[in-house]
Amino acid sequence: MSLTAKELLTIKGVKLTSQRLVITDYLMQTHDHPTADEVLAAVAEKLPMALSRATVYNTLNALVEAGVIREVLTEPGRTRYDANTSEHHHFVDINSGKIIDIPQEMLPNIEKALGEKYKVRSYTVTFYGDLNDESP
Amino acid sequence: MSLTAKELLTIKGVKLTSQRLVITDYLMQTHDHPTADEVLAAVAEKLPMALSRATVYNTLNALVEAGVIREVLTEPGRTRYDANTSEHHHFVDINSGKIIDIPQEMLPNIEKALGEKYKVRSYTVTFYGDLNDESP
DNA sequence: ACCTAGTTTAGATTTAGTCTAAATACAGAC
DNA sequence: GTCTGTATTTAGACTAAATCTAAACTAGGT
Repeated sequence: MSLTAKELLTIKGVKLTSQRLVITDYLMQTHDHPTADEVLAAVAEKLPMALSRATVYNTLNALVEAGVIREVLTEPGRTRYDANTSEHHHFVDINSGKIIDIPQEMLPNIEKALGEKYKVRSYTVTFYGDLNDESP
Repeated sequence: MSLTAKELLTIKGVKLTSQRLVITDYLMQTHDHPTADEVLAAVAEKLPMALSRATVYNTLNALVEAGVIREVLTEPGRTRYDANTSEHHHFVDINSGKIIDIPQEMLPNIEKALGEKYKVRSYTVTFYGDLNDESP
């Protein structure tokens, strides 16, 4: 029983607009980790009116701010976005560039490793390697 | 018995130039994780001739390519550089932005966690939190 | 000293992202 | 339902990070 984009934005206190709904909906559907430009390209055609690049950036920043989506930093110079906000990490296939979500539960608990001096609020693990894609 | 910049570049097969030497030397000295612009600002005055921004980028890319330094991605839109190439991770103090190296040994071995499907070549953990700086 | 491939340079260019100020649309009050 | 104030959207200008270009230079082998 997953939430709709509309429900999610309402819960998170983000004012509804058709642009925000369609961007949020797109990010919730895809398992890619698109850049702002990829969001713009994917979403523009789904709206009756023109969609400005500035709106895409405004919206993505607002959604990050509200905790609806997360930024993903895996490569220099481009920010990617992920609607999966559960604590999880990323695996980057160094051959294809494909980015795959790795759930928290797959890792040992490393949060506590740093102890006293470093009060860890959050952490992100990015793996780089070869995806052995012989599985459905 | 740490290597000099000259020795390190020679070992790694990077052709010596005064620009490369001074940039490498600077990165080896500092424990900051400077951006390209910070490298330029810090290093320009140490050279008798003008130092071009393009050279800083060329050099940093060449050094990453040769394994002399590493890129560090902790925040959107800017690439930082680290002359510590031993396997290690980063702690970002969310108050000051200060970035601290966390040695591999401080973490449980998470490399093997992903098993068969994901052949992990490397991984990086970025922690975000509060640095409790009551220690020398 | 010479040669040449690799490097550096200034400046133009590209790309990611932000800013501006005017037009527009949401949502609460009536 | 319509009014109204505030937040959002827009196109395009702008900024910042990084790359490209093509000419000048230099390291280092002969």
